[in-house]
Amino acid sequence: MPELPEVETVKNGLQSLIVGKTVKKVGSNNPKSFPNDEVEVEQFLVKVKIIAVRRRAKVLMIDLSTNYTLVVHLKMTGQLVFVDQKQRFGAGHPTKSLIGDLPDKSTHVEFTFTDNSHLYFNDQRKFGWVRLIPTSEVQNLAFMQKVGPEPFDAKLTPQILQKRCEKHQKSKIKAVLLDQSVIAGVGNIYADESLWRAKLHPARLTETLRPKDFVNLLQAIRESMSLAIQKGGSTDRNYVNAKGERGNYLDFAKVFRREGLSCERCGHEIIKIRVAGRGTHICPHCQKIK
DNA sequence: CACTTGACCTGTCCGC
DNA sequence: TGCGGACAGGTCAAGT
Repeated sequence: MPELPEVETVKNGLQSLIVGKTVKKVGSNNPKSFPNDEVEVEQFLVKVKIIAVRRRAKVLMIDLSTNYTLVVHLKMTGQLVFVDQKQRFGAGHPTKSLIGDLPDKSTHVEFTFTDNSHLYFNDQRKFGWVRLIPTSEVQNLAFMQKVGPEPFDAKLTPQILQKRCEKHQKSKIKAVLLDQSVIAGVGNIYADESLWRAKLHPARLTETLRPKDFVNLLQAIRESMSLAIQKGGSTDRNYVNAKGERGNYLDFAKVFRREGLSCERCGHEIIKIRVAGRGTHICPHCQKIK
């Protein structure tokens, strides 16, 4: 669920909340969530200062003064939540509906800083992970090697997007957008939102798209994602930012989770279908297969 | 080789 | 009320 706008929002939050802090203690209850052994953690993470937080695609990178980096993938239900030592979630707190007192049963990694504040990695479904690796090796991770351009990279043009999509002529355009090697950071929410904005049916085969479609599509991806970043991302079920707060983009969504409501462009009813194995939201009038 | 489906997990919702 | 099954979706491995 966390896609580019959600991970970007977490990154921005962490930059102001944890950069400059020194790690005092690290605990984990699940080797799948945090596979590093105690020796590595003790040597390269404990008593170590956080110097930067970065994002590439849907991956977060927390750089440390030891030239090691904590690489984090939230996958579907992962959360990275910072809690000041005096702060309490729960009753009365605006985020109580999504987060209670931490740690809880979904907490798999707990970082304690020297000022007794905490960073919690929570993940209901345990698909996400945190890994400690040398900073110089981040770019060598298989995922980093094959991931495509960032949507907001000025060097990415509609022509380049078209060329990257052309490797998947027989695939449905939605499946291609979800392929991280084609373009970075698009997931189910912003694929649907972008295809609506570009007036393209998600099941259209890539080979049927024309140059103008890629102009519209790239613009649509950028518009939906920049609005989403502005609104703090989308909270469908689990997503929260680094302060434990939900995002508001879904109040502004055009089709995602809006089945049964009317399309704001033409008034026809938005429907939910299945494309490329994913729940998919479209306006059947604006988005035709042709 | 190109493309699709299943596995990884757990919580929630729906129908019986 | 309880229970089984479908569903949610990011990514990789396995299958067609």
